[in-house]
Amino acid sequence: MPLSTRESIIALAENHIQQNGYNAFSYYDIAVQLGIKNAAVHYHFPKKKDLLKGVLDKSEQHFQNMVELSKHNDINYMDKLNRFLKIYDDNLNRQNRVCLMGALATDLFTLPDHLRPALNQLVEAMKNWLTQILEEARNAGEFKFDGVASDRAALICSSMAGALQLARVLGNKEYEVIKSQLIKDLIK
Amino acid sequence: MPLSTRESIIALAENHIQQNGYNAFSYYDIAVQLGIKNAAVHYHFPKKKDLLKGVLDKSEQHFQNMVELSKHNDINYMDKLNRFLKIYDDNLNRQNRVCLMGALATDLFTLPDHLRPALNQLVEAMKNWLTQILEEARNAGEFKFDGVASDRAALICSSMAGALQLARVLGNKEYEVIKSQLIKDLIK
DNA sequence: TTACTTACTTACTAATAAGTAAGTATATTT
DNA sequence: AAATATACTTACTTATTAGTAAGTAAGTAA
Repeated sequence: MPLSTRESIIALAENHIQQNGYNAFSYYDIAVQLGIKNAAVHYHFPKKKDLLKGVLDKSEQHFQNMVELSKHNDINYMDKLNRFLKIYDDNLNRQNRVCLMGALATDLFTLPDHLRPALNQLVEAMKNWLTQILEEARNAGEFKFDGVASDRAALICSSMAGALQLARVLGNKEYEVIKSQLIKDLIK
Repeated sequence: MPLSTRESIIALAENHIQQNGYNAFSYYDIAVQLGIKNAAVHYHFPKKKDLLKGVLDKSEQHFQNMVELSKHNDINYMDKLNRFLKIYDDNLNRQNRVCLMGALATDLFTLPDHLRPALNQLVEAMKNWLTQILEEARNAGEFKFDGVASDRAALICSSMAGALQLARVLGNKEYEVIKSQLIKDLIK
């Protein structure tokens, strides 16, 4: 089914944020892409922060769903990990988008304070998803790593976020070598 | 000795970029901080891209010096590594700045094309510095890791960049757990 | 002492930004 | 059929931005 105007605005805003950051797109940019007027975007999201909240909420919902899905034991752990890593692969393939955390972290102090909990929850949800995969995979003897799973999850999240950024600057090969080292470190 | 106006402008611009990104500061912000007028900043750096070039050149010079310095064998390899990691520590301690690569990677596509080589060179210089340390430390038997040193350097660069960002969103503890895992992985 | 350079200030322009108030067409409810 | 809600458009305001042209005061060189 086609997206509603509201959903389209969120999708375009998310894309702009991950392409150029929160401060480098305007309501006009989105209006043009949808063939509507500036004020129509304000109708759906009165302030820019409302639009960001929309992006954040949609994204957190998505991660929460993935946490639920990853509780089922119908697929093996490497496939679950790859499902997580696919998010970064998709960003790389969509014209080298950086991840939402990476983009918004830089802009964080220019954002209204009350949006920080929303971003915090989003990143927690993402990290919890990966933590759960790592924990269970280690218990099942499929992955090996030292320390607590949430610390390893933090390392992988930050590495992948950085990998998308390094790929922009030095080329996509950097992304591949970083990703493959992270995987190797889990299965050796 | 005190900084010249030109040097002060570069220092402030660098700080703004690492605090909020390239698109979230204006010439006016810098002018106010220096107690001069808008146009005085334009006198030293006619276009904003000229100012960014100034920041990039200064930073690359700094990294090139570090590569030279790290060739001397007067200190041990863990100290050399810590000298590299200190850059990230300093950013964390200066009000949670992100690193220059991390900040500019997000803004990259909003920048004039001809500045990309300058950013590329900067990040190459930084990565080469770390690669050299890792290579020599492994040859000397002080560090242990699989694969080529430049790949491991890419992993560490991206992880540390991401760690500064994750620290902003989830808290500074994330930075410490990521950094300590990277070090542990080199000496075990 | 005259010419020239450096490092600015004053005073502007043009473009772009977020945001708003009021009006309109279409569909839905009462 | 009348009232109301939805999803916009038209037309605007205010603020901020990069950038410029012209002027000036202080130093340097010929």
